[in-house]
Amino acid sequence: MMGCGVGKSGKGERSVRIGELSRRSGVSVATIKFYVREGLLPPGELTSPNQASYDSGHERRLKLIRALLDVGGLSLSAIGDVLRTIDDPAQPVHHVLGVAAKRITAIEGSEPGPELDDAREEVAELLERRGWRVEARSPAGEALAGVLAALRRAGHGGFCELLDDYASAAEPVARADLDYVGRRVAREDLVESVVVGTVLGEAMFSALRRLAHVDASARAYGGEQGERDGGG
Amino acid sequence: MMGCGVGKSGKGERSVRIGELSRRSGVSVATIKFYVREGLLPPGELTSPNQASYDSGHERRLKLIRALLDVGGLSLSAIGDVLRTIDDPAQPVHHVLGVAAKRITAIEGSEPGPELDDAREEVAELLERRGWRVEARSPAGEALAGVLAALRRAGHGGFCELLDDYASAAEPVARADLDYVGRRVAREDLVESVVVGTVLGEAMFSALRRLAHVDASARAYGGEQGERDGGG
DNA sequence: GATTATGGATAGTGAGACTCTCCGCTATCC
DNA sequence: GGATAGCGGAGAGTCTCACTATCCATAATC
Repeated sequence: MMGCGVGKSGKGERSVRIGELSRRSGVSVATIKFYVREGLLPPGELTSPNQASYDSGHERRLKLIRALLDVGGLSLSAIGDVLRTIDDPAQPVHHVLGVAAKRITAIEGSEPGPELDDAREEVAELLERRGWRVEARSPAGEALAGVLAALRRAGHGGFCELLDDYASAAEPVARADLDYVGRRVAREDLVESVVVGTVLGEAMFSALRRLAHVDASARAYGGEQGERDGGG
Repeated sequence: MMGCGVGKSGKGERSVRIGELSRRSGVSVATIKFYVREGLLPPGELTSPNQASYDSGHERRLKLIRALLDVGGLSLSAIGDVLRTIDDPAQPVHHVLGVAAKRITAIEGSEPGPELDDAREEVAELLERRGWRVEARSPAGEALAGVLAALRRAGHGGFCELLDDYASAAEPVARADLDYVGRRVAREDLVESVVVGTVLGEAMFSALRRLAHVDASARAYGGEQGERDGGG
């Protein structure tokens, strides 16, 4: 496993040793070694029994790992899954999206109960209502049902009323994502875009939503003059 | 600290011992004890040196903790911060939103560099362009800058082109959130709604976005007949 | 009156993400 | 050609997090 698709470098490309790779990526040598041991990063090419060289593919991969870890909040094992899927040329692109998406949210099982059954029903109705061509029991559907059930259990079932407002906002975002991804040509780029878009796009929207909260809150409750509030 | 605002029970209300609280909430007795020790849950009212009773406020609080933990993905220490803010009647509501929001995203610092400065600039321009009344250096603004910088570093700076699409989607979502929150009357309810809305709303949008991805992908690449795909 | 549950305290666990140390070897500078 | 810094590889150690287990003396329940 591993080791495919990472370095499309020929032979004349600039290749470096681990210290320089560390400096360029901002990841400590010890951590790079650790990632290699864990199979997240392919080992460098040995030039002698204890000397290896790393190329720009390693650097890129390393930055991807850090982005998924720090910004996307994925676990290393989730990142491993995602990277293995990226590197497997046999995987269809929509499957990559599936793996990336599945590993984002924790929501494991979301313990069963009547709320969960109701929530599943509600998800099915939503999909019907909006004409989305998705199985209600798909991972994303289950995740949504889990959230709805949790809202109900926490005594905030009323929040589910916003489902359609949220869905209306999610549609154009998804279209924009697909459109962005569709502009890639090479499979490798495309597939990485899917992952980055899914994971970091989430963080991006999240930050924007909070900015919009602060703005909306300032408009609703704040002064009329252009005063600003750093609250969120 | 703690212990205020949780049980608005009078005296005639149904109060139970820890075993029953555990059964109702689905949280083990050992874990409930642990939460009490950690200050996340106020202790039960002692009826004798080693006997205490818990009311519906405890049950509600417990379910809130589990929702924030399991669905929202907050850490216990973040949950502690949030709960303390909820329980402090002196905290203005927008500050609660700030605390809830700040603790969602990890993004600590997002190591500095030219990308981060550029990203901050880009955030400021976005805010200007959209007329959002928010400080660019607010926590949410910094989070966004961190995401943009990470995208650039990962070699996917092109994704930043979607910023305005995302912002356009975030606006109505934020309005819907505020509108929902605004319908609450009691401070306690209001403040809890803010937290739940911020944290679980994020999970809800995330699931919807993924559902919309699957749908959009099916439309773009899938068959014309109503075939469905459970891929994401 | 035996069994089970309870409150409170201390200690232990297992996963996750590193970080440290050691080894014998290699590259590099003077 | 010798000192010194860096290297690859492996194992063990560390720190945080979210629990979980154990113990004890007392209380509730059958």
